[in-house]
Amino acid sequence: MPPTPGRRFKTAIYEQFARVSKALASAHRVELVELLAQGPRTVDALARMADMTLANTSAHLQVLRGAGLVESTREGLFVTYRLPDPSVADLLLAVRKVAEARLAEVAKVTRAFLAANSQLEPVDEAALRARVRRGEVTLLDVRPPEEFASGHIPGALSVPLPALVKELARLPRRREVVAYCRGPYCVLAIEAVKQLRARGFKAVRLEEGVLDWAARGLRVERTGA
Amino acid sequence: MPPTPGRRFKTAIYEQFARVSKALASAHRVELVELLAQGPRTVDALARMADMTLANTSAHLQVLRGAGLVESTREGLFVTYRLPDPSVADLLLAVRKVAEARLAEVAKVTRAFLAANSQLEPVDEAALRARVRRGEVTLLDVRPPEEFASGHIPGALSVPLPALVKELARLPRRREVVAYCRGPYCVLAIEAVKQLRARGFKAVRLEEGVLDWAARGLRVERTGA
DNA sequence: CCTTTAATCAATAAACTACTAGAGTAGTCA
DNA sequence: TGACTACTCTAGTAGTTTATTGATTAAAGG
Repeated sequence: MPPTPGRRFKTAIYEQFARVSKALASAHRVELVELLAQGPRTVDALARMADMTLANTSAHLQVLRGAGLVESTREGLFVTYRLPDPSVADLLLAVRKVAEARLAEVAKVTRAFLAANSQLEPVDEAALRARVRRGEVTLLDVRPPEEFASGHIPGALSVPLPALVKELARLPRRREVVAYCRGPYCVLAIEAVKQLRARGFKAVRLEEGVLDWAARGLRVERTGA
Repeated sequence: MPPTPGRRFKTAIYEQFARVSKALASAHRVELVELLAQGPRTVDALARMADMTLANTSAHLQVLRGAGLVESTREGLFVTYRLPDPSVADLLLAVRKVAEARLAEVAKVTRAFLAANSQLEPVDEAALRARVRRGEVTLLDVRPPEEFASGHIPGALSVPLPALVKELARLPRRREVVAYCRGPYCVLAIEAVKQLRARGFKAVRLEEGVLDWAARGLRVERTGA
């Protein structure tokens, strides 16, 4: 039997929804979107950060663009990709939330990794805010400087992980250090805390990243253009 | 070169996220989740509502269950599927929002269908609430009665579309009628408004469904168990 | 003009996915 | 017990997606 007009309409709409989900239906593409949520990037920077070949990265970015999840502009030799609007970041957070709620494996994998790296006590966000305001803790953003520039937690210092050791001298020894990076599954802050502790600092990790911070309606600071 | 432990961890996590997205990466599965967001259903009810074969519906439901997006219990002959928690409905809304923001085609398809059905003026939600409270409009929930039971907008009357014509006598002629169903892309209310108008009622459609209503933090009424 | 670098395209093989038809299982009821 | 209903599983086919390779295009600079 032929489909009714109502069925035709439904199918068309659901296909559009599926198209969006399909775009995030690959681990590589999720990673690319997560990276782009921290700020715009060139294809080649993304390829290096995600440990993928250039051609493969380009191909995946085009799938994402086809679904409207990213947009791109050419600037000289480079093509820069970015998220077109905040709803894409919200979608990423929604996926993460479902994954956390429903897939025991996420928790299992996380715990296994954190244990292997003797990583402890993710910090409570509400308590932190008060302590940062009172100057009791040093808040470090250990992501690359461009990501800091395109949005960071107010009061944070930009100390990219590779520069951490050199910058140590400038940090007050007594004060506790809180480090954060892209979010609960980003490894930069984990590594930073490990290094800080090895050098005698009292250091903990903030689980949340800027994305989570913003999603709670909290203010985000921006530098430069 | 061998992957670092950090890379291994990232890949494992992103694969879990992708698994969730993958579950919604098919028009059929999106439809099933949307139906389940209105309340629990048996496989066979879902198959009929989504115009799919029983075997195919069962297969898709199992993909969804594998990703943790639905859960099922057997009750006698019937297996009932349901959404395990509200984060799944939130995910659906996030997908819809991105699709609306990014895919011009959604808007195009919608407008085409609504025009073909001479459907007009989706109603403003804030204004509606006040008018319902003052008794100026009759608010109709035209979904099947089980969906009404598992959650509806406060003050709404359950008048399933197939029963609409019979129930007309009980509606005050003078008062404007507002009909809603599952959400902006559900066709039940569109059809209801068409029938009401053909019989001389002043009728408009409320775009939002119960899901959207709840997502705004507004109260939802529940009947029975 | 030729070279270099960034990105994309084209072609392929391997790996998945969707759907159907038909067989099989679990539970109900006479 | 046997007939029946709701659902799941199996196998097979068709179609889609993925990563890789090497070729190609686009811009910048000597």
